[in-house]
Amino acid sequence: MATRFDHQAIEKKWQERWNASHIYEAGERDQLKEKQFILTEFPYPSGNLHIGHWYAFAVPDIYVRKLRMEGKQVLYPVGFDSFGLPAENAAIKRKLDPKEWTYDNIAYMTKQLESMGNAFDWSRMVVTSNPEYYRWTQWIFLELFKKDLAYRGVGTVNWCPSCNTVLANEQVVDGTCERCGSEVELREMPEWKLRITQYADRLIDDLAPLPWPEFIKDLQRNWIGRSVGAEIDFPLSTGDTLTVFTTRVDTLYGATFCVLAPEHSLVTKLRSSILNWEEVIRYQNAAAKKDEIERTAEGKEKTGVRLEGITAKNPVSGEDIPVFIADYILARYGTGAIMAVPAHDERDFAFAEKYDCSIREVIEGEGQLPRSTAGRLTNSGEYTGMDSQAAKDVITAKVNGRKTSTYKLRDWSISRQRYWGVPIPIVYDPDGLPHAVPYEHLPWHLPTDVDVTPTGEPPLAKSQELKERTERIFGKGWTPEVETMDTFMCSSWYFMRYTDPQNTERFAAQSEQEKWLPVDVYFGGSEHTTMHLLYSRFMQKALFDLGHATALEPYTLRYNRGLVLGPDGNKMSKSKGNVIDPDEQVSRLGADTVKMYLAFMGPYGTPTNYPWDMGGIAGLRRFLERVYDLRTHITTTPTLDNKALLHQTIKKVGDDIHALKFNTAISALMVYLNAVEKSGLSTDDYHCFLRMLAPFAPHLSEELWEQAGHESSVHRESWPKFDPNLLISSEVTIAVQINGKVRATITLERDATEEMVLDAAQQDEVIRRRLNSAQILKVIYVPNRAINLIAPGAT
RNA sequence: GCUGGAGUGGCGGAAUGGUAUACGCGCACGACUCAAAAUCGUGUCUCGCAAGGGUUGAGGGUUCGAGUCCCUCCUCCAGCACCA
Repeated sequence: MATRFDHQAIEKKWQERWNASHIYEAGERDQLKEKQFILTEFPYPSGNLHIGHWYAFAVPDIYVRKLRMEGKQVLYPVGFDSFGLPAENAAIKRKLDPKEWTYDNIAYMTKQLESMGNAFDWSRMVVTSNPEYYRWTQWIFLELFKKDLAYRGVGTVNWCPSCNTVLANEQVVDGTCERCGSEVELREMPEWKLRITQYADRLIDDLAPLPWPEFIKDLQRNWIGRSVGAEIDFPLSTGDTLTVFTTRVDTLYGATFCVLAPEHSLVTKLRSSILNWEEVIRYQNAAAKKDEIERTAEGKEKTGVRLEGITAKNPVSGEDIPVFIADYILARYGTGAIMAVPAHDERDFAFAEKYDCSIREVIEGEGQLPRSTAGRLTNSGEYTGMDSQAAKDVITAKVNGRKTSTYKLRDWSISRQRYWGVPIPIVYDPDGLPHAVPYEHLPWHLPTDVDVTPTGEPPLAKSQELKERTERIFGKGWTPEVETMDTFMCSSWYFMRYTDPQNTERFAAQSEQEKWLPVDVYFGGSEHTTMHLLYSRFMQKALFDLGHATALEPYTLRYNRGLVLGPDGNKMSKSKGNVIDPDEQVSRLGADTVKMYLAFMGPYGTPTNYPWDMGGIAGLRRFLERVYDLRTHITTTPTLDNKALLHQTIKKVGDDIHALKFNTAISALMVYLNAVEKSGLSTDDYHCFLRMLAPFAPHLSEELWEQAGHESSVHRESWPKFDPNLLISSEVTIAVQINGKVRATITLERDATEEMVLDAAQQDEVIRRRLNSAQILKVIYVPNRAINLIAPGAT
């Protein structure tokens, strides 16, 4: 490829100058300017920047730079989410120090990030594994602990035998470990949890007013999975009470049996009354052996065991009904027990057929049972004829039910039996009770005398130093917590730290939070929609409630981007050999070209995946080559009046950047270039073009700006303004339709009257021939666009 | 199954209800060259010699006019999935 300019020299020159002049630092908040906090999820220091990082950071930089040119005070920070498993795995595999591995990677990736030439504020860099940072992660944990929002729970956890660690539900994918793919086992373990479920309602309800794309809100709502219903008590023949959760109280008359999860606590309690105890215990044991994935596999035949000798009383009909245990009922959801309404629930129907239970239709409707629609009640005693919706409330009240909601969301387990993470700042007294490490001992340092090779024992348990530190400070018999935190904990508040990254007294001063938060636009990957995004929203709310944060929601706007696929249309992977190395592309074609190509692939801010196209990127380089030569087309006498085109371009490029449609913004620049290469352009118009180009090609535009004789940076220029009066060309092309079909176009002065347009249309040869003396019954004129002649009989 | 979203050239993709296929890639031909690359120019939805006709997953509808709005269906993508 011919090179009319040396991109490597230009990039080096300007990156150095920008660094030296701190041009992109946000600085102290200037209240006279509008602020914009633009955030992109910070990277994990894996060792190498991939093309996805370029897509994530370089493309939003266009948006950032335009905001700067509009005079806004922009904060566009960057950092590293640097605790986590890969460092530890590298340590195990290659006998490296996880810390060294991590910090080497950070140093290298920082250089790579610099090669983008983004308008990053490097002075606010945040690194989560730095003690100055994790000290505050610990502080936040302790605040939550003191308010009982963090607690030591015992529960069934997902255990990855290969990583030797507990996984959150969110980290289990199809029954396998998200990171290593091993099959996950269930284990009973004590673990630290955060009470995110306490915030479930607010996490759903506060989404409503946010201007986020609806689909992202829906993903969050689905994940939280709120079901609104009621708890209903069924008296048992033994005198005990069985509480079930249902969303369909209106079908209570149709509840012909009850089902409990096999591990439901009532089962053991009822032991002496259950006549077939042997059979029940056998079923329980079989269920316990299967993990949840197996139990909940779709299409699996439903099995269960009737609790002989026990009946429940339907609280509204008074009918005595049988009670079963069955593994299609999940202990963790609702109350772990249901009232079965086989006529109106598929699962209950299948179970009833198999175990010969009665099926009573209680909602009118067409078609075969089971039917789950709402409607008019039938076979429902005094409620027969009532509408479902109204019946819910009335029947709930009648049987002393409690209206309540239940959620799919579980409390957030943050315990990890791993080394490379934030030590949980808890110590246990000789009786085994947990206590907060006092604030003066923060950061509660991660010990360094640890062999990270997995033995099944948490690595921190092997640290002599940690043990001694604990006894020295707290006394003999005291022991340290040996778990570390889920790294999502580190990333749940990092955006707050960017507002005040050097603060040694607070995680971020309230005054700084107030100045910058909430984040105005948050760009990120779809994979973080339900985990990180939910966790950080929870954290924002919890810290607000504790009086430490000033905003109720962390992000005003959120956009999910897609993936850059390999040239073959598949996800890039080493094994497929379809990985595009950004460094190679940058050295060959330049940072501006790579950035513009990525921006040109398609609209940003929708999670669409785009394949990499070698030819496509060459096209962007060609465009920049022609831009480099554009000054040879400068003339004092442009042959064509292209003011209108210039102003249209300014408007379109600006609007499109704002809408994250960088692809069409670039195409508008191309259209302009194509036109002025032919017609020539004035010096002023050339400068205007360079200013429009600046966000897209920061290096080349800066170089050309300097060559054009300017002493100050193009990135200190303002975004060009368009003149609405110059937007419209003096001539317009109007489509002439006959009976709705376009038959000809005519070119006229703009804002011609309907009469003038009609007159011109009728003079058009094609139109005259087609009308062929047919009578025009009606004329619809859309000013400056189209005229439609309704003339039955015309061709 | 449920919840979202999307179907437009050979490809990525454009189109406030008003000239469908902008822009780029690819391809073809031409210029330059001993030649090639690069570059520049011209062409490039489809049927038709032409005049003209057809075309936005399929079918219907609303409208003077539909890629765009409504209904039915098909396909693909994403998330959730025995969640009571």
